[in-house]
Amino acid sequence: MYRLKPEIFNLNYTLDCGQVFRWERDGDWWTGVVGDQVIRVSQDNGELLIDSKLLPEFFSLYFRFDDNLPSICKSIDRDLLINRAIRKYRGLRLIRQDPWECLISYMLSTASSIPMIQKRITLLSQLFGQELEEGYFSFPDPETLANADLSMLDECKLGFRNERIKDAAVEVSSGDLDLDVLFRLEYKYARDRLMRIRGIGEKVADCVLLFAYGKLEAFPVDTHIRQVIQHYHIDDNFFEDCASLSKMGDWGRGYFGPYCGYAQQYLYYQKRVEGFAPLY
DNA sequence: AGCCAGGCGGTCA
DNA sequence: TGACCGCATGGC
Repeated sequence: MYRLKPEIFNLNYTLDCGQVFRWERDGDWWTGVVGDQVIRVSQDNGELLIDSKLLPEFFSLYFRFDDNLPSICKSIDRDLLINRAIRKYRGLRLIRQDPWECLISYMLSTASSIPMIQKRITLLSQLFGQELEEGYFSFPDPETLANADLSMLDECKLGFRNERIKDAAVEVSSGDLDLDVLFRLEYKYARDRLMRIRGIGEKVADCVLLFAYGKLEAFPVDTHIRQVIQHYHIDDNFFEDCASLSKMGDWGRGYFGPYCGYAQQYLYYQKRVEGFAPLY
């Protein structure tokens, strides 16, 4: 157990905002599985209390303390709506997730609520992962899922995503898809590559690129973001630029700029917590 | 019962 | 392209 004092950081917002599915809150403490580690973290007066054998350097990477948050928030601060979000949820940071786990997690997210996504990931880990400590399981390897029986995958309530998860696992474990290569690809090429996988469209690809690969110019357009854009129609050229979901993504990139991924996450969290609160 | 949830792929015009 | 539909599953 040790302490860490990050610059501008809010643990609750960061873990609760819906970007990551492997953390659960119990009072002041969060417990999460990251890789093969069960980690417990809480925050008191800005200071992190960390119960883990992992070093501070790990958490600096994981919680992206290297992101200059004031600078980023200043650059995306384009209107009243985002301005309210970045002030109210100050300290929310994106997370550097594991690409493989993030890829499967967001393939499981389609047309599902967050609790349902968490349930599927928990079941997958319980059935195919390693038990790290009482009740906590690692996320299964690509090889394990590639060799899994569809009937066993079925027990994880994957529904129509079943075969696609297995196919993706086969692609990764066979080396056909090299997840490390995507780090070095420019955003749009990495995105095109991900979208060649069955079950990955623009939205899921953007989530993986944003939450695992640190492509901050990704702007995932899900049902909440779509509703926010339609409700507030914050841009003058709204009707021309945002006719379809695909165009909403392009619009977000152009409107908020190279850090639009952060803008997306602030807007998403604000919408989930507050709904369509009026702007004054 | 019907609609929605961090969608996607196929089809048809 | 754009609109519609089916796809499991569970909560409301």
